[in-house]
Amino acid sequence: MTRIAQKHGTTSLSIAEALRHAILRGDYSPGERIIQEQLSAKYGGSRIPVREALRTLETEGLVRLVANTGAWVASLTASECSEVYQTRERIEPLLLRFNAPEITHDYILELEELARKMENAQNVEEFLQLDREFHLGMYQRVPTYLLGELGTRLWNTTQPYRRAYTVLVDTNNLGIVHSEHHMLVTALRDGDLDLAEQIVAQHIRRTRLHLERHPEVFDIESDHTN
Amino acid sequence: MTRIAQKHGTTSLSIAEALRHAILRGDYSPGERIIQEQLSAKYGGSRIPVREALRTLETEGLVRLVANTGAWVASLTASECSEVYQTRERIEPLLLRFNAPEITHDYILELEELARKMENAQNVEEFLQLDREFHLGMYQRVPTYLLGELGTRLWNTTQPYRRAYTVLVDTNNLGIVHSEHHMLVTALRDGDLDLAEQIVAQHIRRTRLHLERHPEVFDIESDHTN
DNA sequence: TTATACTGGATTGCATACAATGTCACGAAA
DNA sequence: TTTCGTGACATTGTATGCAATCCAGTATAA
Repeated sequence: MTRIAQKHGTTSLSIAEALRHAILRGDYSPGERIIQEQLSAKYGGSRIPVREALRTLETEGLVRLVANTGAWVASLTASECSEVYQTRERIEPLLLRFNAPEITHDYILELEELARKMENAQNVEEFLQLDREFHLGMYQRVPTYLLGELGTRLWNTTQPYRRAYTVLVDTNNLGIVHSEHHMLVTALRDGDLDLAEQIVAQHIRRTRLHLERHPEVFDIESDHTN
Repeated sequence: MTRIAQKHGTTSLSIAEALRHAILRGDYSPGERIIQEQLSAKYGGSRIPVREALRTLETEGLVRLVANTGAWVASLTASECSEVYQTRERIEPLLLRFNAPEITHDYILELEELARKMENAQNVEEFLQLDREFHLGMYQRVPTYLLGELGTRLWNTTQPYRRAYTVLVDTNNLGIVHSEHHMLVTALRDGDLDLAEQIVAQHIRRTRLHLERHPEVFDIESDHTN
């Protein structure tokens, strides 16, 4: 048992953070059962802050809670994942538009650098990390009331499947993805916001269509009992 | 103190439901402080399920929690409200598209009836109730993974301001709003989904622009201490 | 064999109690 | 008057313990 929080009012927050990180990292697989007492033992604190953390993560779509029954790591069916992607297709262009004023020339250079690094990524985890930094980073230039959180949530819930899919196609065969990243950077440099919005939408749409052609990606769940 | 839940595992749920209803009904005004113990006394149960209910409502955007400090009924600034409306402008057309297969001829008749009743509404509360039934109803024909909840959440967080705005302009001067409702019904009857999507987006956009011209609507908050 | 009832153990839900933190009124100094 | 401490009180955060519920395995009957 590792005691994480020293100060009052931070136990549930740090448990939430640690568990979120573990899920996104892939330490838990979708559909896996979560036992409150195990988290208690692992991260410290009693079951009360654990319960609060689980509710927080349920908010974010990473955990599913059922009353009197328990908690599971969220898992998506193929059609649910498709729905999330269709939602992203509408939300992320708007998010880009909100952030556009703060996507400066300097930041565009950073994006370009990230796109380059992605092309040379040596393994899946490195690619995923850079991809996340590229996309979510450009959505967090400006503070928003809910759009930013929403974008992050949608991105997070689909993370396990993006990982499975990326493993499947291999990091080398992501030619179009890389092209789209560069096209997006160029559109931003040109200040062509309408084009940038379209490229983001296409980028997400293409990934969705690919995923829909690989339903086996959605069988990675450990046996969840429903 | 009214004891609500008899069965195990339902206390927090019923507190959440009661409080949500009270907030949407307007019993609490935006920015109002929420004391856990008062809810405990009012709805029954100890503070633990109250805390869980508050987290649930935070999820839904109805309550704002600050660690070690307390909870407030959510309130929006004019620009935050504008952001929510811009989000709705992108989400609700998609939601309509998802539900389209189950918007049958019979249901279109119901929508028409609702639109008619709205024109004859005698007071603000009746109009708001019908408006909610008209819009949210058509988004709940088909179960979705997150779009439905998201739509409801966006609708709920803007409820107090829609109320204030409706009071302001008076139910009689909603001519364009009523026209748009009828146009939407017609488009659905014609099976012209693209048009229906556009009308929904315009409908939301128009309301947003009106709201932006009435910043006084956002001063209804009781003094919240930040 | 299949379906159904039952029971013990595992797990969650909640009330109570106490500790930690924030708030606010009051008073002293500038 | 205004600003800055300082303390008591109000409120939130969490641990513990027990009750309610669920679940899996077994036994019984069709």
